[in-house]
Amino acid sequence: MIDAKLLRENPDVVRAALSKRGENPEAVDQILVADSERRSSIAAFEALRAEQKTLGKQVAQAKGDERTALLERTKALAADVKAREAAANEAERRFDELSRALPNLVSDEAPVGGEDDYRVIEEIGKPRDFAAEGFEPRDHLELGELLAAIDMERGAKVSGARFYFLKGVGALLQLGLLQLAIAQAVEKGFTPMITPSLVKPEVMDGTGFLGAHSEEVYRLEADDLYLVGTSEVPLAGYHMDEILDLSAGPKRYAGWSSCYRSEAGSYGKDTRGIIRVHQFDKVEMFSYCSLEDAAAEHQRLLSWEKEMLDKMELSYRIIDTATGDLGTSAYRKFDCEAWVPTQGRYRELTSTSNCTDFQARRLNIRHRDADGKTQPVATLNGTLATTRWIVAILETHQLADGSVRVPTALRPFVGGREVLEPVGR
RNA sequence: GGAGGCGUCGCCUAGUCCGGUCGAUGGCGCCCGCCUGCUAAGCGGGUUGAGGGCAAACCCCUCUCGCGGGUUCAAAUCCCGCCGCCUCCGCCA
Repeated sequence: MIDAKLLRENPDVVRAALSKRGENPEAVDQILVADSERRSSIAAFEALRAEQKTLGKQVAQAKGDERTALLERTKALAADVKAREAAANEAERRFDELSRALPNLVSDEAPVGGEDDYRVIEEIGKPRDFAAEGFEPRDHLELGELLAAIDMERGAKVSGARFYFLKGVGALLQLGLLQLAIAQAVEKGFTPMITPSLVKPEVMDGTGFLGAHSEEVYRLEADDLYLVGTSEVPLAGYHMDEILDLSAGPKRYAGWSSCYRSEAGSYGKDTRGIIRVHQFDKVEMFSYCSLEDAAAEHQRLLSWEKEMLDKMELSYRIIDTATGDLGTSAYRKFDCEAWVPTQGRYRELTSTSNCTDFQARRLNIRHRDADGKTQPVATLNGTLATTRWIVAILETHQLADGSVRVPTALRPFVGGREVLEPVGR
């Protein structure tokens, strides 16, 4: 949610952000009208209410005829007060509704444009040259089937398209990845968390996932709960309606959860393998910090993502996501994309967002600044490991015979093996 | 699933039966000041959060006793619904 004061005093800043996101800046004018209506109706109600209270106090002390006269006046007032209050509440609700529909501001440093207008910040490692090595790489699903690590067919049989079983070394690889991620996070001072997968509407809405892309969120209608698409959601909700003490620095949590996404609107995309699935697992970093510290914290999250990716011995690049591709909540976003040999392109493995005070305002999360005043906090998130990493790991480290070399860091989780060998069915 | 109890401004707590002087009591903690070789004690004051009026500060006003409705001139207090916690019973993994 955008600060109402900023909206009122600097509407052009908000209009500019909307334009950069490719959205209609006229939404701002509507809100400004709603804001002024809200304020005038509040003032009208409060003036009347003050009068009613004054009279009420006189009633309490008056006797006889005087009391009867006062009661007559105040009874007449009561209905008016009630009507003004209802009008003020409605104006407030309307303003809130419009405000909540606005996405966050955008960083001046983010490249302007759509999905393809990202800026490459850094490339790490060189994509492996299979042509030079003299063999055609197999894709991750073929490898996963050879290793008896991934079973898509039975996933579809049991749950439908975009579901899968990880089995054997596949299951072990994922558990290893996630455990390495948790271990690294703990080492950096994060509090590890295993989070609820179902959240209330106000939490899902507070994180900004019920806006433009709400159709990608699974909802359990009978219980009025949402399945989370990332542990960012419960971790943001964790401190909802609280005033935090950030005097000792950011509060950092590492959430482990399954993630559920309906992938509505992506029919036909990435239908093969486990690149794009309805359910996967993830370890996510989440920080609460002061607004002033947010940009620096964002860089820290990015560096921890790189550290984790380096352990997987992958080639990847870092992109600065363009303004049109930030999503509702992010002010700036960096993705790390790993090279996927059989696709001949980079695919997102991590994503770290600085949501500034956007989510915190919606979720009512504040802290006390140096002057003791309450201020909205900044929230940031970043991926430390997900199921999808297995795609890049299998493809990158495959050998000509279909076996796969295991990155050193993961070996303890697959019984110390250096190479995973194909197995008969 | 059934029965009962509870929910007050950081923590504890008075107030709720019987509506108005609650614009919420007291203690602890915390902050400021006085006193004081230092510390402690003592003394005095302050200490929920949000919104509106204002360029802003002081200030003024409104809301805030789990949440939402209702009754009433007036609700922490009466009524209804919901949520959460605790105890007991039943059922189940």
